[in-house]
Amino acid sequence: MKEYCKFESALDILIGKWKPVILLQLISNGTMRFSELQKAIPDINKKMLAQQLRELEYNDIVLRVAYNQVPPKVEYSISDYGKGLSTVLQALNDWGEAHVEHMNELYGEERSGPGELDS
Amino acid sequence: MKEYCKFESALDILIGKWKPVILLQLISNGTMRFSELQKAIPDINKKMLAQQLRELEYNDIVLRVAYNQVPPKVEYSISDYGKGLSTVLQALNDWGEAHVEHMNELYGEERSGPGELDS
DNA sequence: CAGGATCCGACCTGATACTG
DNA sequence: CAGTATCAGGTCGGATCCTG
Repeated sequence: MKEYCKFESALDILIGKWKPVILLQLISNGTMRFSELQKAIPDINKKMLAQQLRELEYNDIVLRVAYNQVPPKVEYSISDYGKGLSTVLQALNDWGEAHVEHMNELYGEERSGPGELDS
Repeated sequence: MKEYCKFESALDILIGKWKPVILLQLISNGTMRFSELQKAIPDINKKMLAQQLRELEYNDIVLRVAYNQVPPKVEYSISDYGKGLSTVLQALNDWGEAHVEHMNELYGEERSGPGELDS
């Protein structure tokens, strides 16, 4: 196992188009139901939400508690272990904020990615 | 622009299969030539290396200096601005290291992703 | 030496429909 | 309500060949 695998492992937790957003929601609001997450993140669809939640659960970042009721109810929250991520998330967030400004200074308030810069 | 965009912007810099590795190399070794990076990261190919370097350059994380010589020579290094990332990278690395162990405790020394857990 | 261009396969994302 | 199944589209990674 090479050293930078650690790195990629760490990133694997965060990448996935929606994981940061989900984590943010869970960190801000504490425990949330599936439908609450859906409402909070309007652009996501069930499949993606369920999928990313499963991965986060597998990685022991979020806790999933299902109640066997007639109207099903499942609650998600950040696990104790997952809380250790908030430091990293915070660092990322702070840097990201500064970075957005930095990019604007460099390129004006345009797109944020290289996109097709090949004419 | 939603709040979590910052987040994604920050992550966009780091994601891409090879960016963390490249950054790590550049941080450890200072200035490096294209071919040195290739040697240091044997599994990457030219296209990927060039591509990821271009993106990092666009984001002002790495500096690219080309010398107009007969045998071309291009040197890459972390920009002053990019150095601000090392904090984040370090945090990520530390957490990632701990996480690998955590996963091993949970699942034994097996694969690190959920993969197909649907039987 | 340092890339650019092209093409292809794998994976990721998403819309829709169906289930307990 | 909380998902799963299926299918379609797009993006990403990589091999190979070509250029200055």
